[in-house]
Amino acid sequence: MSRPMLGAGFFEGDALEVAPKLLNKLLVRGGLVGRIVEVEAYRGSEDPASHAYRGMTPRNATMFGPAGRLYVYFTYGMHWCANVVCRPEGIAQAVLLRAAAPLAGTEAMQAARGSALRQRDLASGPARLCQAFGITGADDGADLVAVDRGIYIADDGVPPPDHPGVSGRVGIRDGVDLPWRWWVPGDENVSRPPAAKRGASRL
DNA sequence: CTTTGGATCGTCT
DNA sequence: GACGATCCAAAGG
Repeated sequence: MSRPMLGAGFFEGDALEVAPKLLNKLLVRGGLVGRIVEVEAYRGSEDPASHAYRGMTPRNATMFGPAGRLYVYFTYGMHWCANVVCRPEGIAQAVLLRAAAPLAGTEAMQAARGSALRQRDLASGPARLCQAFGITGADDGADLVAVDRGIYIADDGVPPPDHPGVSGRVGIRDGVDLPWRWWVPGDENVSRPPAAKRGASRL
């Protein structure tokens, strides 16, 4: 099976366009491989929920850099989260990687995640995904095209869903109504399944 | 299954 | 000094 690595062109574009394109792509680091099944778009100066809404700071500087870099930030005093930067230098937009389906290296992911876990909990959340792939602040600014820190994104031929799930973003205060979260319908690794509707527990 | 509260610290005001 | 782009364990139905 071939797994072409994605080039710089793939990552350049509005976050609203790049985010859903990343669904079903592969996140790769060494022997660790996961299929991206949930993402959110953050649109810098045009997005009150974005870390970059009020301009550049030391923390969010990577978001203002070139597309195809990884913006990694620390939050809640204990968690790392990873984003793919998707606009040219000077414009701060990025796509938060919220969940992945483990495909390879699952034993190492389990070890990295600690306590006994079901397969579907290994990377079902932005901080869990980083833990599973060993992504930390040391990886902030990593170049996904030059693969300077062993991390890249590949395409194994599985296209994004024709009709991805869409909702408001998770865990934010402002901009909650903007439908900028996408996921692969029916995938068990999605961090927060769509609000459980009465009598609609299955997909 | 759902809800609740605690952990824990870098960042920005 | 307040508050997170979160997670987990524990407790309740």
